[in-house]
Amino acid sequence: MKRRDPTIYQVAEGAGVSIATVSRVLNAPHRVNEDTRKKVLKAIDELHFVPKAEASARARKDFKRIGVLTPYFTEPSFVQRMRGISNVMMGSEYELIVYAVESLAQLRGYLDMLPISRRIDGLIIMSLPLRNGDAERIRDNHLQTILVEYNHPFFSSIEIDNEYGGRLTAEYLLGKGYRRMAFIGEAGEPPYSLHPSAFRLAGFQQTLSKAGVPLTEEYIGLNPLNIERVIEQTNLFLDLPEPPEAIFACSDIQAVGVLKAARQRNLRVPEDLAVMGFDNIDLADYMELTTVDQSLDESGRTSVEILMGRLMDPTRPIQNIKLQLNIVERSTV
Amino acid sequence: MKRRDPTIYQVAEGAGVSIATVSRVLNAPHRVNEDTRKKVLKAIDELHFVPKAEASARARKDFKRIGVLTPYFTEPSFVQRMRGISNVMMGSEYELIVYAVESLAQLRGYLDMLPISRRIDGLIIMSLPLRNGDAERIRDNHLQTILVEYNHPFFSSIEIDNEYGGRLTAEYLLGKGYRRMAFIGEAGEPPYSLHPSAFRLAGFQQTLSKAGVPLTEEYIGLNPLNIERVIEQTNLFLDLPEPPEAIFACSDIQAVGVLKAARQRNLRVPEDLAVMGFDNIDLADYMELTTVDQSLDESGRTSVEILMGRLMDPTRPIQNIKLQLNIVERSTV
DNA sequence: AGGTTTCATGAAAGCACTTACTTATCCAAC
DNA sequence: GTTGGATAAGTAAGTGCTTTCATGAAACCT
Repeated sequence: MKRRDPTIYQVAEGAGVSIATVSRVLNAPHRVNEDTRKKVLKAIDELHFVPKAEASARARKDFKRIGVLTPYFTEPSFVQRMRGISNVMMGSEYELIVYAVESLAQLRGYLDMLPISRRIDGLIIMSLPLRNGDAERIRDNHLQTILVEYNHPFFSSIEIDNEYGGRLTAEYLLGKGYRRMAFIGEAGEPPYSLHPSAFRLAGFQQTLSKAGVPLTEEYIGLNPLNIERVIEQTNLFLDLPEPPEAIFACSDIQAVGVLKAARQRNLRVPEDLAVMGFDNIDLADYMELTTVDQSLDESGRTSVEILMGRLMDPTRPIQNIKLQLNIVERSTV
Repeated sequence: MKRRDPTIYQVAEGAGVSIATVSRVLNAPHRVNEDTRKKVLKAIDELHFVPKAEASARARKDFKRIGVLTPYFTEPSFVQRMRGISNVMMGSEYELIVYAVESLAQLRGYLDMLPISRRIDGLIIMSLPLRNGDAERIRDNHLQTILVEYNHPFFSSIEIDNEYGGRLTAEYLLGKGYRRMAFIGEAGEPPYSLHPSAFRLAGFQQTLSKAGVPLTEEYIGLNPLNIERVIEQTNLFLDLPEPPEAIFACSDIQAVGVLKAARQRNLRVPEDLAVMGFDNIDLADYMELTTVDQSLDESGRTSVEILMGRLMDPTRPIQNIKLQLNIVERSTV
């Protein structure tokens, strides 16, 4: 004597609409008129309707889900890319799933599982290295993927030219008349993530060399990303017999450390010490930091757009985008 | 997109029978001739066929997914709560789905559909108002939910006492000897989100009154959350015949605006103008901002922990947690 | 006013199976 | 040699949903 569960047909009848509309209320509410939605909801509540998961799983050909695989999920620069991603995704009917990676094992785990377990339609991989095996598995399982700050022939990618960023900074600082400079970058980084520091340094150092003001060992400080260490490092620089007139920090966060150290020593910025950052996160604006803008929001936004494009039409060509880098002049140089 | 999995049709073709026979082999083997059954079984093995319904039936028990419904997804204070959430979730086998709400319609849409469409096991609702109908629907559909910065008798919640935060600040500032103070809060806020500004102001104003230093109209500035507006507002205060000695901004971000304005006017902080923030986001540390800490990371962390607890054992009692508030002394007061 | 977009909606075509209902096959019994 | 009754296998009609497409209405242009 099983009274059958209500189906969307009953709901549709109760609300005086078609089943398509009921389905839309459940899956894409923004596509249905507010009044209609209310009527449908009322009918649903009255009938205690519960969609049968199995039936929807069957009828559904995609999951309307995009995953973002990212390290340092909550670091400002990543958050800003996320903002770009989120902005475009919330306008669509895709759900955003965050896979935050905090260890190499976790990264491996995700890269193994995601393509196979088929819970998402598309994947955005941020600043994370991909091995050939991973790339093949992803491709073979037809998981649409885009790489941010990395590239691989199988996938679209969106990157910046870090070395050029270093060159740009060197030229800018040189142009401002600085000659004694120092660089603060990253080292001892966790093995699961990519680090642009070395490239930025290379470009910076090279350009400086060419200009006849070589950047020697003692003016290069590579530390784990940690404010305290940056402060120590800055102090080390400033205690040198010939302290630098300008410091290029390879990220805005590190530049903040430099600024903090300068403040502690009562140095005027930029008169006594010029400071350049890299990234142009919101913070840079608050702190009046002169920095290299790498369009983080834009990079996030574009990555989803490309991904969604391929989701709609898988024949679209693979794109490899290089984002532009611009110096934002504020008041620390 | 799961074009990959073999279907019953492929199996039928492989075994040279009709799909009905394959179906019977799976569901009623005794009704199928032994030889036919063997052939079908062989084809099934060769294709690694797994009836899809079974897979989803398994998946139907739970989805291993937790959703976070949040406004201002990328605002620092929300990011920091997210960090707490993400930290504990990534150690579990749950996926984190972000539902960023940017309009009232969107909020309504999510609130209507999430409990019904059964795509997640648990939901964390951040700083978002819940109407009775919503609460009922969520409860009736057995979607485990926890509220952050809001409360409702049906659910667990985790909050801070904003009014107390205002009192605390007033007492602190009073204790430091300040008498002429101003308040910068939020107004014109989007209707879909909650705003603690008014409560912080109430506590602040009340305590000040009691101490005999009433906070009058012209020392209260309520603006949309926007750095430029905060700068303007600060200038308005400072141009008053009796400018404030201390400004309490109801969020760290706004405090940064005050700091910026002070810098533009070449005021020394805290000598010429003291500044207090609220939240204690990472930024506060970078900027040496004295502020009220509301344990954002902790709040995120705890919320998932409680939620997951209930997911494992739904009989666990509802908890209503009040987080402590502490003043973090840095160098702007 | 005329034309173009956008929007909300319903009809209908799937989806991956299950389940009648039907037909084909075989063998024993009249 | 026909027939009845199993048995086996195929056909096609559901199943409860999602999604594409076409359409009419409302909103936006000139």
